[in-house]
Amino acid sequence: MEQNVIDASGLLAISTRLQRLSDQIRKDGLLIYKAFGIDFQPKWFPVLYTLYKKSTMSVVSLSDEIGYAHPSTISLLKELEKEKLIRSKKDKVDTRKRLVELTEKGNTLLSTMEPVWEVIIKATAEITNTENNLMKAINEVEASLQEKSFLQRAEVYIKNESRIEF
Amino acid sequence: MEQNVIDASGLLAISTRLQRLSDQIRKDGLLIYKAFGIDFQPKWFPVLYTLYKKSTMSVVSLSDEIGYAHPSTISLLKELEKEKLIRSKKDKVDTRKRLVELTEKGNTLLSTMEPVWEVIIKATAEITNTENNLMKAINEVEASLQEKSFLQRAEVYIKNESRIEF
DNA sequence: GTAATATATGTAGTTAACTACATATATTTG
DNA sequence: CAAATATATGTAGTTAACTACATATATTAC
Repeated sequence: MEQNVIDASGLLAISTRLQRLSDQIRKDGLLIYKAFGIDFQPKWFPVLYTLYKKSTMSVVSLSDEIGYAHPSTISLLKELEKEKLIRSKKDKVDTRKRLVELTEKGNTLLSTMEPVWEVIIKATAEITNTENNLMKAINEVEASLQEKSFLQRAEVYIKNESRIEF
Repeated sequence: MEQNVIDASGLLAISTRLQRLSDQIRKDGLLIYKAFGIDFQPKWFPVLYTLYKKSTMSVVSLSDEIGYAHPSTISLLKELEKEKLIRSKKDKVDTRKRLVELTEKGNTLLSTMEPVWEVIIKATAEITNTENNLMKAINEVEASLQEKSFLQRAEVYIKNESRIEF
């Protein structure tokens, strides 16, 4: 019979567990890039990959695309600009907007990275293709949170406890 | 037929995804404690819960138990000491050791929290009990990383690429 | 029983995301 | 078309973990 009981304290500490796993994977990712002699930080991936696929974007649309708060994107872009991997220009139609794109150097880097990605994808798939697939689980959880938030779900049970006034 | 294809860029950005989900859950957790009028931060959970279950521990054994680097534990303990939820005393046998335990206030808080935990556990279970159970997935991934690290797995593929010298 | 090593704790500084606030420009509304 | 509102970007400061280093005490080995 399948083991179906999850330690309750695990559920309570789920955000801690997620963060630890995230840190660990990020560190390993960095080591893999180093092994290939590529000067690249895993945290750059979402921004650079999006620009690689979509060529030119404003700061906010880029943030939305990768799911970051815009100040996080701005600070990444600052770093990437220093590395001369991206550049920006004003949007002539809407002058509030700053349009960001890869430089030649950025494009070159990204294309030399494709074989490394393949390795990372394979290794990640190997690690996550267990009975409960982590990547799918994340997608499913994000979907269920979108449908009804954690707090809203909790409120149903809080009402049933009926010892608290709202 | 089951959908089995995961976007490759998802795998590449997995640590980012994990971190974002962790942040989101932590914030929601804080809101739930607030809804119960309990002054409690989710990040305190691993330390306090462990002390609740095991009563007295040294800083390092506590860190090992919860899987944190010891400086992280020390800074949490500092906070908890300020909140008067824990106290510490010297180990008389091994004077290097600082033994940490819950105060009366800490014990009281933790026992008033049990019904809140039930709510959180139920809500978390609801969110994570999808086709691919997140908690189980985390456990499985941590187990597979323990067995063979990400980098070691990647090295196999790197050797096959055979364009890089080691 | 001293020297070398290991363990326990602590401090300082880093990281990679965040929120809150500020400002400039665009768009909408009366 | 001016005022009110919305959107885009930017800055400052926070958070919750980390690593690297320092120091004190204990244990092991000669």
